[in-house]
Amino acid sequence: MPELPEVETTRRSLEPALLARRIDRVIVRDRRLRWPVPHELEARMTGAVIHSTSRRAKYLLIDTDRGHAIVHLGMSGSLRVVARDAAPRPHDHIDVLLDDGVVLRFHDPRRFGSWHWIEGDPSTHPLLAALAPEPLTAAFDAAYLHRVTRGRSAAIKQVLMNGNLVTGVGNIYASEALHLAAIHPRTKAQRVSLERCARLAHAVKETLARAIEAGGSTLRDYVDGHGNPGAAQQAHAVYERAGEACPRCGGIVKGFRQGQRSTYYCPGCQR
DNA sequence: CCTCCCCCCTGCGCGC
DNA sequence: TGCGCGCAGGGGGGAG
Repeated sequence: MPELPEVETTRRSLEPALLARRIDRVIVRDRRLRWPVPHELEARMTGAVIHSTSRRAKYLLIDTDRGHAIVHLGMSGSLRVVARDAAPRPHDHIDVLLDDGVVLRFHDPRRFGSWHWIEGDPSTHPLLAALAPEPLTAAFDAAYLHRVTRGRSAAIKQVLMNGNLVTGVGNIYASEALHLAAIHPRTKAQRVSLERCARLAHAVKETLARAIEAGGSTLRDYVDGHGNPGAAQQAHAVYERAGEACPRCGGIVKGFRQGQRSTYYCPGCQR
């Protein structure tokens, strides 16, 4: 389901319900996620006290006095807080029962999500160690983007979606950021100048920040931690808008397939 | 090392 | 109405 803005929105909406709560019990109904849920998860998490939540790329972290849960929502995952007597529905794979009667519930029909546990520094976890800088920090800037795109013949859109080069930008926001930066998605990454890298880095930040402000984007089955759909329902400029007029230049938005994913752009203003 | 392609999985909308 | 197909927000992994 989520790109970075949806994960961040989920994290923010869940955090008040989690802070200072002790974990009474963990129920795993289906361990068959992207990676099998570790068998020791229940024992490790039970009794832990949550002191914060955080996010790295599209991973949501639940930080406790005993270790960190590292949760990925994949394509269709969601985390919600529900009452203890709320009956589990299909695809509700994991429940974390808190000491005030609230349950943190992980739901993921496609099971592309994952749930790991690490004791010690979570940034050393194999899934997190090689990730690119956070896109909303100063470390992600024109110089960084220019440096990592040198010598790369892949299309700039593919590079935006490579988590070891740029994190948090998924299929929707890659198209949106390239539109905002007026760069054609098929441009070879190595041909994007420093000046255009500056525009693109800014566009990535702007696109993600706006989507976070809007409370998560318009995703067909996205809900925040309380089951509410993405608020403000921000309109995408190009994503899934083939045939419509570009809001900037009035050109007709086109869609095509790029590496098994759909890409949308405006041939009128993206070069 | 880089690029390309496949795959994991379920659900939904569409055309017939 | 039912069925088959294509597609959906991610990202690891292997072949070349």
